[in-house]
Amino acid sequence: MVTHKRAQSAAVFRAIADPTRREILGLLRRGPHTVGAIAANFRTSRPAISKHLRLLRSVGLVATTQDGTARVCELNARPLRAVREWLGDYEAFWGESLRSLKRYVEEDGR
Amino acid sequence: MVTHKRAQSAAVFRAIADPTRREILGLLRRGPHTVGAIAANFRTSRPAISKHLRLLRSVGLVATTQDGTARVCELNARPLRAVREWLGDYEAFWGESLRSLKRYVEEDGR
DNA sequence: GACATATGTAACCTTTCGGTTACTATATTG
DNA sequence: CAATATAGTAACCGAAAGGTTACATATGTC
Repeated sequence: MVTHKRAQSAAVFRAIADPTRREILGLLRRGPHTVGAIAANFRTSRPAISKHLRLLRSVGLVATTQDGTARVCELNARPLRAVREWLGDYEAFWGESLRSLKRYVEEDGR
Repeated sequence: MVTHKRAQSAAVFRAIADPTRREILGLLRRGPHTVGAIAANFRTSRPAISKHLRLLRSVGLVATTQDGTARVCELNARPLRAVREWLGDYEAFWGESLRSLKRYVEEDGR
């Protein structure tokens, strides 16, 4: 089970490594989209997007519900917590901590 | 410049996608290591580790200093802030949020 | 200068990744 | 039931990733 969880976590890191998939997640943050609606935002073919979605579903980052002939995709960010936890171990190492985070968020953050 | 920064950020996502590289970073969290000392922790050959280190250096996650014939590697977690920032946009979607952290920082100051 | 140590580099191989086109499957609608 | 719309699947392809072995390149030491 622990092993499974670790494997799952590793898969999430791989999933977010691809820029197209990160863009898809960004889209879904704005609300549910059908597969076609997602694909419309990219120059790549719809089957390619379909593949990305399959991978995102496999790691639990995207959930889908059937709606007529369409398939509606929804974001599920929960698996990203694994990344968040991993990052937590490094926060102490990017130097200045909370105070600088504030500055960072204010300057650069959005 | 903005483009460069985004490209750099994308490279960081790729860099941490590989489990071996994440392990290397984990090792370096415990202090500086020579290349050989790092490689000793893996079953893969030293040249393979050398390649991983080159990539990690290229994205700024590892800094090296020469010490005699040895090369000492040190962790520089700063580039991970890009990942942290990216994650921030999603924390609202799993409940506990960066927003609450940000609020904490802003209220409390220090 | 010869030699040992530590590491980078080159050439090569296999697997995976991301993409394409062509086809299939399912559901709605006339 | 025929026709249409939506999306998944299969087969294939080129490029990139990660690994190996063999060799090159400093650096310190005798």
